[in-house]
Amino acid sequence: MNKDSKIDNETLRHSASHILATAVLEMFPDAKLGIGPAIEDGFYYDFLLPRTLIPEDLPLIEKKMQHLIKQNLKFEKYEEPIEEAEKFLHKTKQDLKVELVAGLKEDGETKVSFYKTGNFVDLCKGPHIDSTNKLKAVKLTHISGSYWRGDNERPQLQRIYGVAFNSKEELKEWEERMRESAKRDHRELGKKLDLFSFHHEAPGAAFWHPRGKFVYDQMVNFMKAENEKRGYEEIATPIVLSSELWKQSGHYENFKENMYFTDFEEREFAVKPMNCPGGCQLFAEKLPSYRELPIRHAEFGIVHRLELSGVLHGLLRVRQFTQDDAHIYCTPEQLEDEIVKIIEYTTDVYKSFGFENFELFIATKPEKKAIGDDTTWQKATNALENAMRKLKLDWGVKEGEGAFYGPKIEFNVKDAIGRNWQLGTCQIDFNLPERFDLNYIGEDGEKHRPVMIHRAIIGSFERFLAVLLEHTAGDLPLFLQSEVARIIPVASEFAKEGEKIMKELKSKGVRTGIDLSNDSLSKKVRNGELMKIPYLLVVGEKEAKSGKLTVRERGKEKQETISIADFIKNF
RNA sequence: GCCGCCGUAGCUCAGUCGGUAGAGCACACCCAUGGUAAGGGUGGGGUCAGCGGUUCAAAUCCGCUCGGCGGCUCCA
Repeated sequence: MNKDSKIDNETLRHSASHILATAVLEMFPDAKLGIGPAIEDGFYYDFLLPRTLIPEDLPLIEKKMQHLIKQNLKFEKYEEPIEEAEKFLHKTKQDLKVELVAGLKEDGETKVSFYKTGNFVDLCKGPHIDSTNKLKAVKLTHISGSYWRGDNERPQLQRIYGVAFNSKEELKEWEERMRESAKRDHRELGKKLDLFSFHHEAPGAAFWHPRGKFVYDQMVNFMKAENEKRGYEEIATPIVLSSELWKQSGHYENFKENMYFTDFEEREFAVKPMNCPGGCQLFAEKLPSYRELPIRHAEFGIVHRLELSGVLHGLLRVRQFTQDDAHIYCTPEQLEDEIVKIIEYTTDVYKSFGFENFELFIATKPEKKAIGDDTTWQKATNALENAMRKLKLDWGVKEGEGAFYGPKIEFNVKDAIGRNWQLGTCQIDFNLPERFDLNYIGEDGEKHRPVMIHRAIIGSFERFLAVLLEHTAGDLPLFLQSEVARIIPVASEFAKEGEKIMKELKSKGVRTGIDLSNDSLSKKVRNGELMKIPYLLVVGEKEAKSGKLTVRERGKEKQETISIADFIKNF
């Protein structure tokens, strides 16, 4: 397709939001307009409305939009001195826009631009399409609440979301993508594959079924083995620790609202929301020599965070989870090298789980809440950048999104259908070594402050499994399958033969199950496929006589007849 | 937490205008003994999320609580 003939998506989508606002104003002349930007795939517009929207309003508004679009309205731009603009917006009672202009004025703007489409006029920087006839594929998707200017102290507006594309075909593709995403929903797959469940009694905490627990343990085992190879030592610290510790670490002050507390004998304890303070206690017990550094302490710690009820989402956002946490204490000179190792380690692990594409971001010093001076921050940020350069990696920057105690690398993976997920993190910490007075003895015989790195590769095993399920659509890699092969006797008469084969495969380390139900062969194959069992082995007269296996591979209808020995070679 | 929507059998869902519940799958039993994505029959299974209210009568209307979903805010 000729690129020039296509309108830049952002322009198109932002223009669609103006039409949405026009339609909403037709329906509610007193509506106050918030903002209406373009977003991925579409746009939204925020409104303050005289009544609450109901889902049935959406098609009505969409119809009005289509009507406007058909009129081939022009987008006309004009500029005004900012004072004139204020007057106009006051007169039209667009209070929210008045606030926006006041902000622009404070920033020193003297002129602002408006766009006029039919009778609709909106304060807007643009750019826009020239005419509504370019809006060929627009669809409203959902309604939600949203805080004005993202501030939860302020009243909520009603936000209408929509999508817009250059062509009907692209809209169809988007709809197909949505269907594909829904099919891969890890919450559904978790239920269908009998991996985990959630119950009213423990919102935000998973119940692991045998098949799910197997996957979970395999992931943990994998990381344990890798840690061992890469010079980590594993530790474990208590789950419930005195509030004193959390006050010392700063978590009490920053995250008290999101912690679970319990009182005992007039002493307050908290369930740990993270592992580091406990880890620091352990490190502080002895005063290591610089010769011992770096010290790499890994901990598969179960942590609890009292997340707000509205943010819980399957395994992706939970209140109880296990991190593949590690804390590395090193000298400033070792920092860069350690970061290099962590990046390599992280990307190696992602590849092992079948994630081929990833993106890295450096999150820098937050504007508001941050400790430590700029020089220290810059040094740490440089160390992160240098490590990336050494590995010839590209990275993006997330300005101001670092932790309050230091900059970090965020690892994102791209899944099979192109969605991005944030998983691992590598954070430099200036805070805890100070607060816990961590030291090592340097070459000079003096105490020195170690640099502390927090790193999690998997992140949380819960979240990682969610992403892996969405990525693979449930076709988990063999090493995570609790049942790699399932024997399906053609009839009950062959159950004995099937059990014999199962025993043999099991003895060779192939995790094998058998379907002894009275279901028909077809039904048993269907069930095996639905459970995403990698290999289905049908056993009947043929197999009993020849001693061979008829193998049906997951997702493939074609079967293969091979000897047991050959089959075992797959593993 | 906030805005909106939702909660009916183990699962997926139907249930009109208020008149105390249905289907398919799953499960149990029986028949059938099958060659690669649902063989047939019979049967059991529900305080309609919970509590309160309105009503002669509530799955249905109202309120509260709990939980889920879509967003917002948050994410050490």
